[in-house]
Amino acid sequence: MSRRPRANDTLTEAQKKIVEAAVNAFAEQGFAGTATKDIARRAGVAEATIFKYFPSKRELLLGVLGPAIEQLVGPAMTRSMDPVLSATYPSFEAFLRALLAERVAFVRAHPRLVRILAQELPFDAELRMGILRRVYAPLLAKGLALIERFQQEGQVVDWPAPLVVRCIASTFMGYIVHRVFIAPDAAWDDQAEVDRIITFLVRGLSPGQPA
Amino acid sequence: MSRRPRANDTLTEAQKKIVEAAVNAFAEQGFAGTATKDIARRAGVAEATIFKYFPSKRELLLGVLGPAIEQLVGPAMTRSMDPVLSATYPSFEAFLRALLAERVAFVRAHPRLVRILAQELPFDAELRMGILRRVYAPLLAKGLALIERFQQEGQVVDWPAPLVVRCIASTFMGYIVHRVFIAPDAAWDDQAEVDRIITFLVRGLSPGQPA
Amino acid sequence: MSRRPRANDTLTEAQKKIVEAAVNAFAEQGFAGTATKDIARRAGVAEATIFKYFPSKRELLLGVLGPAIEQLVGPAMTRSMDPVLSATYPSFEAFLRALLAERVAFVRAHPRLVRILAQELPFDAELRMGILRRVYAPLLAKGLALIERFQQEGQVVDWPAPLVVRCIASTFMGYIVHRVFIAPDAAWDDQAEVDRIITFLVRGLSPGQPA
Amino acid sequence: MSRRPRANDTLTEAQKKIVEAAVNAFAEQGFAGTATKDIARRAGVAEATIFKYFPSKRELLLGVLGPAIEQLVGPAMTRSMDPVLSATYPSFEAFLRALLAERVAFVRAHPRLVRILAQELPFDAELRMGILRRVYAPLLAKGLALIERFQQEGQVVDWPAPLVVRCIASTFMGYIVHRVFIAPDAAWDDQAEVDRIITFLVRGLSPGQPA
DNA sequence: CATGAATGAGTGTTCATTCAT
DNA sequence: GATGAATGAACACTCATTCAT
Repeated sequence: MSRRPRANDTLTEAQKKIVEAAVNAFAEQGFAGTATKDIARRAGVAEATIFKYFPSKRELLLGVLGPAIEQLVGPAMTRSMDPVLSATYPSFEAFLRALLAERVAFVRAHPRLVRILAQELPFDAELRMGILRRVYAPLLAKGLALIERFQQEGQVVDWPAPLVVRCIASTFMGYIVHRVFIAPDAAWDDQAEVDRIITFLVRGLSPGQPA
Repeated sequence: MSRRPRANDTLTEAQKKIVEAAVNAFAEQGFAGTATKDIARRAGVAEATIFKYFPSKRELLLGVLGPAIEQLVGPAMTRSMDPVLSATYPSFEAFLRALLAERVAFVRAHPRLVRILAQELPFDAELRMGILRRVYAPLLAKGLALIERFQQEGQVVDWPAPLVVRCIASTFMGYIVHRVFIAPDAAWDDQAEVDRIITFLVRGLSPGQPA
Repeated sequence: MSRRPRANDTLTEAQKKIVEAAVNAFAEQGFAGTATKDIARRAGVAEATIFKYFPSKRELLLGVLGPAIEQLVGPAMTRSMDPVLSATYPSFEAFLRALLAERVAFVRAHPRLVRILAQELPFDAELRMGILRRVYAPLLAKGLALIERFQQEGQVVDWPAPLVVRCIASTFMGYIVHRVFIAPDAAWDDQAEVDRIITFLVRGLSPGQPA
Repeated sequence: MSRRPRANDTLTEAQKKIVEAAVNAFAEQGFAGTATKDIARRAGVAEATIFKYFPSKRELLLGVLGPAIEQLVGPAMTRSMDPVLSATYPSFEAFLRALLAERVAFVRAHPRLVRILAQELPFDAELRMGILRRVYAPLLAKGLALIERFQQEGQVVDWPAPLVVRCIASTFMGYIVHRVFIAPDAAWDDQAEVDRIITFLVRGLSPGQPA
């Protein structure tokens, strides 16, 4: 009766509260800086309850990030990229616009998970490997393929594809980090901002005169 | 022979080893993830010796970062920027080139300190405020002024200066992070890489046709 | 069988053992001279268990003395004194006799707590203030009122009441300290001893010829 | 030239400052509650300097109290008592008066040493034994002999001499402790106070009617 | 004579984790 | 299913003490 492997229905009420509390605590204080006691307090459960569901603090971190990586990040990316890849985008600009919109949406949907991921990545080799294998590598591969297609079509300057990807990624990350984490409360004219960023990328990466 | 009471010669041998060990440990494991005992072991001194010189673990962090921020980062930036600001750079491109070279040099000189700073900034409000006031704000001000000058000269597109600064900063950081932290061992053709990044920025931020 | 949620039954077994061990350790070695590890060893629990119930060593001291001061000392004194005050004692002598009996009984019931109190009072301003406000002041007030009544009745010499109180207190304390702490194992003829102490006080404080 | 073994002339300047600092620190915080670092700071010397003169913290305590016990307490008492004993005091009252004056004078001359002694006695068996053998026992012996003489002369009630001594000691200590330690700043009419305390003792210990 | 530098052994306290109920 | 009780190991930090200079 308790075995209904529906997606997030197997989660107890307590389990959900624990995950929610852990996300907040890890995002605010970092993994090492967060005590399980604090998570328990935030979740309103006993400390022991945490260990009922997550065999260790580390497993709690992975259990918190895992779904966000595999179910949300991974598939989400695939889902969002696949059509991107298969669909023949009318132009490089349209592709950039779609990609940025999708990335912004993802970070806005899970800002604390993204924050935790970014904060713990430097300290956690396993996490790093996981992300590398399950997110970074496939994403990069698809990105490279796309860029090369646009290059063949003469829409993008003929630089090494990884460099082009890095230019795009840097610009997008700079915008997103500022928009979501650094100055989320500022008055942003998102439409104008996005327009210009896209323009910046399109111009910067246009074939133009031979570099 | 033991009487050379000069500036940074007042530091005990042990003191230097402690700072060095702390830098490594904090860079690798983060502040919260590093035990003072571990620092002591790395430095080859007793744990108590650490507290002879640094009243607390936190003071050790600040004592490690402080000089790097105030003496190296802050002034260094001022020093490196002031000529940039006053000197009439022949072109926007020359300015970008000089700035990138200087930023890369700084990060290469203190990669672990930069790493620690980036890692602890999200968790340490005081550190954040310090950086904001002593590094970020003045640097941003100078950057904005510069950009506006280039805009008046018609070398840079007439977008909000903060946006332009962010485009530059994002691109530079993307390059530096990759070059120094993510793939330092890869075979880089730095000259070509830098040339293209500068080109990317110049083109992307050129006045061009009205956006 | 494990559900007897009565007053002092809420205390865990370990909690009781900790308090008992702390009382012994503090009485023998003083507060500053006692390590929490020693208390843990005496109580047969882990050191961490102490801090489950008492957030700090100091709170353990207060938690140990508190009940002895508020529930036992304070009220006990009030209880024992109120009837004394209201009841018309047949004589000053009868009053002294009752008071001494009551004081001796109290110290005998809690010799180690009294000892700890006396030992830590000089070092602990907060404790001192607490005792002053909750024990010393009210007790002194009642004592003074009583003495004044006996003076009006012509049973006690017409000296400043505080002086009279001090003579009584000094004599009682001298007896009790010797009897309970210094030479508890000596062969005492308590009855004779008490008789003479009371006689000493009655004679010494009798109106007599004008002083 | 530095070897003039005159009494307290052998003491270095630093040595004196250390002793003075230790007396203050021990009196205020107790022996266990005082760090040698604190003593060094108060004395204005390096911590190591303390250990040049006193092989251990404990020896410092003894070195501080020793002179006060042997040179001041012990001999002083003997000196002050011998005449008392040999001289035929005109009366019991005159004896009490002389004794109290001498005791008050001593405590006023060395209040912090007396305080330290009282505070550490419960924790320090060796100290206790020393005091017992060198101060308490001889003093008690003399006191008993004196009391017995006064009893034979019919000036003092025929109770066990130890009891009589305790009555005197308790009363004196009660007065001194209040006068010197508890309320030293209060406005005291010392003459009247002393007169009454003496009267209290003389009356209380007078042979009177058979007890 | 005096000290700055250094430390091993502890200090009170917190940690993630276990387990009987 | 959830917890209160308990803990060994680790934590940052302090202690009295040593020693070369």
